[in-house]
Amino acid sequence: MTYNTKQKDKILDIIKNKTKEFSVYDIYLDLNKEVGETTIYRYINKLVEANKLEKIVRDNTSYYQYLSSCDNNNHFYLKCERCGKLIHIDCDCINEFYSHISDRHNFILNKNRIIIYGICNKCNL
Amino acid sequence: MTYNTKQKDKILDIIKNKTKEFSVYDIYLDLNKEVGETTIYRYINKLVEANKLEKIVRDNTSYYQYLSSCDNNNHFYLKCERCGKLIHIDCDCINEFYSHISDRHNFILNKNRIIIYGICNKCNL
DNA sequence: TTGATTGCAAACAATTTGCAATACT
DNA sequence: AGTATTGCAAATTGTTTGCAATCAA
Repeated sequence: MTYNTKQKDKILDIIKNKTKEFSVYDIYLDLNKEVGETTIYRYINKLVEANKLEKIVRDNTSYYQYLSSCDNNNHFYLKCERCGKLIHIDCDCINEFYSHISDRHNFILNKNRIIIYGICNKCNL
Repeated sequence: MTYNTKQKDKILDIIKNKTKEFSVYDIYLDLNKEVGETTIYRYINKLVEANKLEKIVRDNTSYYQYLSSCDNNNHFYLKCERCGKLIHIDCDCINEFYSHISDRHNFILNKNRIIIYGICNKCNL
C-alpha cells in the first residue's frame, strides 16, 4: 500500500536530525535539491497527518518540527519561544493537571497535543 | 497615529460576537461585502499582533478567534477540538502548574499563551 | 505486472502590495 | 492641511494538482 523510497528515507533522515523548526524549502536545500519540493510537501503532509510532525504557520510559511513518537502516558512538550527548542517532558504533573481539568472543569484534554510555550533555561539568563 | 473608522468598528463588532473560529472571508460575508477584504486582512493582522486574536491555520486558510483581554493572573483557555468552542478558565491550578514547571523543569511558561485542546463537556456525550 | 511515487509544469488560492481616492483628526 | 485608511486590481507566493515517467513490491 505504501512503498519505501530513497526520497522518503532521505527526507526522514534530515527531519530526524533537526532540532528546530524547518520549512519544506529548508529540507529541499539540505537535500541539495535532489528531491523535488512537491515530493517533500507530499511526504511531510503525511507525517503531519500521522502526528509525527507538528505544523506551525508563521509569516505565510509552514514550519514543522519532529515529534518523536512517545507512548508514555505522562508526556508533553515545552517549547521555547526564543530559541525554538522543543523540550520533551515526562512527568506525572501532567496527569494531575489532566485530572483536575477533567474533574473541576469538565474537559477531557488531549494529551497528544500539549505544547506549553515559554522561555527555556538557557535563554533565560 | 491611528484613526478610528467605521470599517474598523464594524469588523470589531462582528468579531466580538463570534464564539467560534472565523476566517477573513466569513467576516467579509457577515458584513455583506460592505468592507473590502483587504481592509479586513489589514485590521485583523493588527489585532493578531496586538494579541487580541488567536490565529489558527488549517487547510491553507487562516482562522481567528477573539481573545477577550484578560488581566487575571490565573487565566487560560480550553479549546474543544470537536465544536471549536474556546472556554475561558480562571483557576489557580494554572499557577500551581506554572510553579511546578518553573521549579522542576526550569522553564518559564508564557501565561498568555496557554491553550489546552481536548473535548468539552457538551461534545463528550 | 500492478499500483504507488516522483517531479516538472501549471493551476490554485490565500494573502499582500501599489496606488489613487477617501476619511479622520 | 496633513496623515492614515480604504479598496480595487494586480502581484506575490506557498502549496496543491495533473500527468507522464519511473520505481517498489
